[in-house]
Amino acid sequence: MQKVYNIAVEATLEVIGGKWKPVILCHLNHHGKIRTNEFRRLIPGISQKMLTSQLRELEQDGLIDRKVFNQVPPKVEYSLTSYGQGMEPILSMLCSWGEKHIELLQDKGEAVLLRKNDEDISIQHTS
Amino acid sequence: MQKVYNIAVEATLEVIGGKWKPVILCHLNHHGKIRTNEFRRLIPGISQKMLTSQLRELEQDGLIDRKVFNQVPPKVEYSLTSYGQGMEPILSMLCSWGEKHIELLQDKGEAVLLRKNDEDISIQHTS
DNA sequence: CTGTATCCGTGTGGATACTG
DNA sequence: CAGTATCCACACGGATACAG
Repeated sequence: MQKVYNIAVEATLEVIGGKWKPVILCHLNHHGKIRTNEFRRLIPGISQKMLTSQLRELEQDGLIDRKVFNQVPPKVEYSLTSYGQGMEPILSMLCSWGEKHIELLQDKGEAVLLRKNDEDISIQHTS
Repeated sequence: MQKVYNIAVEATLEVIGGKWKPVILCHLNHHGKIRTNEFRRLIPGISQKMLTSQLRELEQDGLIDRKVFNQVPPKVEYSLTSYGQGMEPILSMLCSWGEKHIELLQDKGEAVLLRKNDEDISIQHTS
C-alpha cells in the first residue's frame, strides 16, 4: 500500500499536525529540556493522556528525545533531537506570527491576552 | 470572558490549525488564484463540506479573499489577502520541510510518494 | 459551478482511577 | 513523578441530497 501526498506540506502535517504538537515543540524550542510535570504547567489545557500520546508520536517521528533517569522519584526529560531542531525556524516564525496576530486582535478590541509569565510557571532544573 | 493564550503559537494554531488549512494556504501560495473545483482536484481527500468551512474560516480570519463573479455558470476565486501573504515564509518552509521529510522516509524504505503533477490536475485561468 | 442542509458514524480527546 | 488503562461524550468530518 503506497502512501501518496498531493503536496509536501501534507507530510509536515502528519508530523506536527497534532492538536498540541506545535505548542510542545515551541516550548522545547524555548526551554531546551522540559520535564513531564513542567509541560503540564506550561500547557494548562492539556490532559495527561494527550500529553503522553503527543510526546510519544513526536518521539516516534524522531523530533524529540526522551531521557529517563532511573531514580526515585522518577524523572523524565524531553528535548529536541537534532532532527527536531531543524524545525526551529518554523517554530520561531509560528510563534512570532502568533504574537503579531494577538496584537491585531487586541487592536480590534477582542478580549485576548498572552501570558508572559513563563518564569512564574518556570522551569527548575533541579538535578 | 477573557481568552488567554499561554504561548503565542496557540493563537497561530487557532487560525491555521484546521485539518486542511495549511494545505489550502500552500496551494494558494503556489498558484495565486484558485477556483472551488480546482481545489477539489488539488486536494482529492477533502469533502465539499470541509472545503467550504475551512475556506470560510480562513476568510473570516482575514487570510484569504473570496471573489464572486456574477455569471452563469457561477465562478468563485480564492486568493491570499495581503495579511495572508504574511504567512508566505511559513508556508514555504512547511512545504520544503515536508519535501525533505518525504525523502527521509523514502530513504528509510517507506512506501511514500509525492505527486508532482500539479500541472496535470492543473489550473486553467479561463476567463 | 458553487454552496447549503441533514444525517450519522467515528475517532479524538477528556475524566477518572490505578500502577510502578 | 511519570505513565497506563478504561470509559464515554461530543464535535469533527464524510456521504448524500438538494438549491441557486
